[in-house]
Amino acid sequence: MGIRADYVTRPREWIASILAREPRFLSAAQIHQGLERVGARVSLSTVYRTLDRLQAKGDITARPDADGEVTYMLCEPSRHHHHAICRACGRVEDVDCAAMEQFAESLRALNGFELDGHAIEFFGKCGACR
Amino acid sequence: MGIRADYVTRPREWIASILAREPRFLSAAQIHQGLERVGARVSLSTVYRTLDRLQAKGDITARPDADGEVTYMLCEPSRHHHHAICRACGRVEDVDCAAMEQFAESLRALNGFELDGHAIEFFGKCGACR
DNA sequence: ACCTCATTTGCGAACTATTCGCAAAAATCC
DNA sequence: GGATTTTTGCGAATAGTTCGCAAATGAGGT
Ligand SMILES: [Zn+2]
Ligand SMILES: [Zn+2]
Ligand SMILES: [Zn+2]
Ligand SMILES: [Zn+2]
Repeated sequence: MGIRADYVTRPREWIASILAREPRFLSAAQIHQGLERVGARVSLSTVYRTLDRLQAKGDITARPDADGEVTYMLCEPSRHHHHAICRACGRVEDVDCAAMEQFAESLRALNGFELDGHAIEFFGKCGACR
Repeated sequence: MGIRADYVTRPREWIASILAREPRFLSAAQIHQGLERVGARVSLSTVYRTLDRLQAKGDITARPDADGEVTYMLCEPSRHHHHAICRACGRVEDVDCAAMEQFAESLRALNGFELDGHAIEFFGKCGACR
């Protein structure tokens, strides 16, 4: 009568398969729509709960888009890297951290990506807080 | 009888002064609380409307925090630069873009900032979309 | 296959952040 | 101060997300 956690269920498989085939950040609502389009009836609550689970497991990365709506993508946050996001189609390509210095050139060379902007945030402790 | 726009009002002055004295990203609710603490009674709607105005004028930068709540800071987005955000106190220091290559060293040298993480996103057009 | 029981799901309600409509208040100009 | 326009506050509306709970489903044992 211990805990028998981690059931394999249809909704979870369906949601994972939606994420697996889309190399872009998707909102919970978009995933829900994707499920409907495939004929998989899953409630929005379950989508949210499953996304929370996947994030806790470290299988997906979450990121609020410009409007603050949270979006999710299959991507291991533990393997440190960055993202190149297509302004037109939203496609996300992983960018190795070492390539950061020559980012413009290496992006174009490696993926044919035409860079037109970037956003960087550094985190740490300021002088006062150290 | 032309348009006589851009009134100078108490609420706008109060909100600007809250932003002026805080070198960190604040949510609309936090600004509203800051106003109350100073005895300035301003509705939350006005806070939102004023923030929209300031953003349209290019005086402040908005950024959704990790939970998707939008936060604002006095900072000209037109002057291209990045931010170093203190994990402990939230203090934001501007980082010149050119310094990006040697970011860890220059950050520590310039501001005594102890870097322990960063987030980067590149934008543009992927090979398929060009 | 069937039974049992823990886990998961769906539903609707609750909650939170943000926006909107409109009448009352404030700012500007004369 | 009076006329006119903009801004404010309020409460209602909206949108994204979370919660509670009864019903459905998955896992394990027989
Ligand atoms: Zn990734
Ligand atoms: Zn593309
Ligand atoms: Zn700045
Ligand atoms: Zn600090």
